[in-house]
Amino acid sequence: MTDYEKLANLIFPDINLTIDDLEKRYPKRDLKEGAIVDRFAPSPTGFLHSGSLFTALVGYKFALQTGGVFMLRLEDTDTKREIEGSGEKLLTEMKEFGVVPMEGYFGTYEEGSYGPYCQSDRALIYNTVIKDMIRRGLAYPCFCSHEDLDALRKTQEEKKENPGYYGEYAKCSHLIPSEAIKKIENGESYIIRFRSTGNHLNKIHVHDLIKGDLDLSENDQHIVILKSDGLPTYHFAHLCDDHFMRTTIVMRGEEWLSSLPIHYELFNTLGFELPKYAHLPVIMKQDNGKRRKLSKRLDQEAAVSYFLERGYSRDAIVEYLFTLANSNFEEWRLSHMNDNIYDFDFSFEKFNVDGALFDLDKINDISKERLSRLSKEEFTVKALEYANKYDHNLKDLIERDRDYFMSIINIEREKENPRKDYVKFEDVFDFIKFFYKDYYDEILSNGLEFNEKFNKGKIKEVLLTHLCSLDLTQDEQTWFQTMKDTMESLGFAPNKKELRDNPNKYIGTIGDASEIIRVALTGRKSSPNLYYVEKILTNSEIRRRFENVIK
RNA sequence: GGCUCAAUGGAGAAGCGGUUAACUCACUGCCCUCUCAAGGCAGCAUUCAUGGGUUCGAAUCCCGUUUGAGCUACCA
Repeated sequence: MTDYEKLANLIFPDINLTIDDLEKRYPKRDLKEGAIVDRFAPSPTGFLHSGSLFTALVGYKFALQTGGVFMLRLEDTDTKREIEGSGEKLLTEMKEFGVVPMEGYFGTYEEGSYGPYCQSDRALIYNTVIKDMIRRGLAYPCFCSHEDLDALRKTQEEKKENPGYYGEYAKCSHLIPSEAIKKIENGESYIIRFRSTGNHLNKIHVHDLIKGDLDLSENDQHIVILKSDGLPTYHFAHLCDDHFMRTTIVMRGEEWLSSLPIHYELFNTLGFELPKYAHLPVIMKQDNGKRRKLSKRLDQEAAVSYFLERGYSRDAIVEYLFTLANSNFEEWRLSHMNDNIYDFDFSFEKFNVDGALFDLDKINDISKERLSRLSKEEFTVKALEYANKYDHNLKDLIERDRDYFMSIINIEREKENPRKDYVKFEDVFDFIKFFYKDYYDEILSNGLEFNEKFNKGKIKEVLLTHLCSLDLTQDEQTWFQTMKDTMESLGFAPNKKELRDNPNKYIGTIGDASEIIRVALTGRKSSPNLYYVEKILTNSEIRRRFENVIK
């Protein structure tokens, strides 16, 4: 037995597996040509970030359209930052947006034969690989303390050299196995580092599916692969997991680009086939004229829950993310307005290389559009679903009388270009509450704002005249004609042109008369089409409201 | 500081050596209209961060500058 083997056995006495065993246990996937296997690998440190949803969505879509596999792997190796229960929260939020993994971690259970899918459960795999690496001299225990490392950094900074644990500075890499064994037997604490043979003066050539061809400096850092808590670091977990889970394309945020040389060397020294990489642009935010990464701490909209709580159309959020992913999507969308957006195929070529600013205006527009294209039944189901969780006032209105609610939100909905009154379900309650007696009475008690041009007598006259001539069995055309006729007798011109031509004959236009009726009925200067409002309110309620206003 | 990537209107962008520099959102004006929403029309980059070069010809290719972003942990 060599000294390296002794060292490996001392550190991992219970590991009997070999890399070969793992290769057999996790065989290559039998998928059709071009099928993409990718993964979403969040760490359970909080809620789902809008940028993470983007990454997950892109991975999901690619797997879907190529007949591949999209899996969820939980990167729970940072025990300090872990937030209890956030893994499941992440998953439910993804589901809200229709992003459902085909394999992996599902909160209370796992699915798939490449697991476990929580990194904290994969110690056997990591340890097996590391034991083999130590045996072959590719990894070694490092006994340096945090203080040693800080001191090292300081001297490197003074000498203006690259900071880090590498080359001559990698003190523990020079320890021969017998010395390391002695230290361990003395009870010194250690972590495991990777023995890099790279030189940062050399260049490696890599191809990124989105960024294109890149020349990067070779890695020379002896990175930590196993921390003192026994858990692997991201880099090492990435190596083992994506190799043994047979990931074909690693899709991740571009903040990972600079650690690609590490991964490149890791895969090469283990003789594992390097996966393809696609580094996605990061979503940015304008802040005081500067752009920066969308931040969970600073920006509310960075958390996906922002959109859920306000009742945005979830389809619209997905659709917006599609526009960020592929620049030609919007154009496609214009000619496929009523199709499923998943019919559109993503391509890596159409990805933008740099991060886009998060555009709430655009999201609002898309959400408004999506909500307007829902049938009244769909709208109501979704509104209630939202209201149940976030909006008790709205919930109450819907449950009082579902048909009444539907007739309100259906005003000018069933036509080619429907009204776009609501950006999000949060807007609905305020917009429609005047239809309900109790809320109307509340509005009335706060006072109505009529046009000051007209005195109380005139207002009363308009309301009474309108009420007398009102016949809601008429169609819209006739109804409006009746209104024009009756209002003309009170001095309101039937259109602006008439008023312009005969300024002395009229005191206003039909628009002014309508405003009086509108304010009396709704408490507002703008509302949907008065004809439909009146049809929904019915004669008796219109009479009641007018009488109260006149009082 | 070092390394890497990027730069087309307020935002997302098309553009791949010859275009009046598409399109979407936002914005502005007009029209339509009972208000709003919707819709229609028009406007919104004589110029693609900047300076140089290559070329008959450059937003497109090359170099420098500037600006921005990301990384530079026993975090992911």
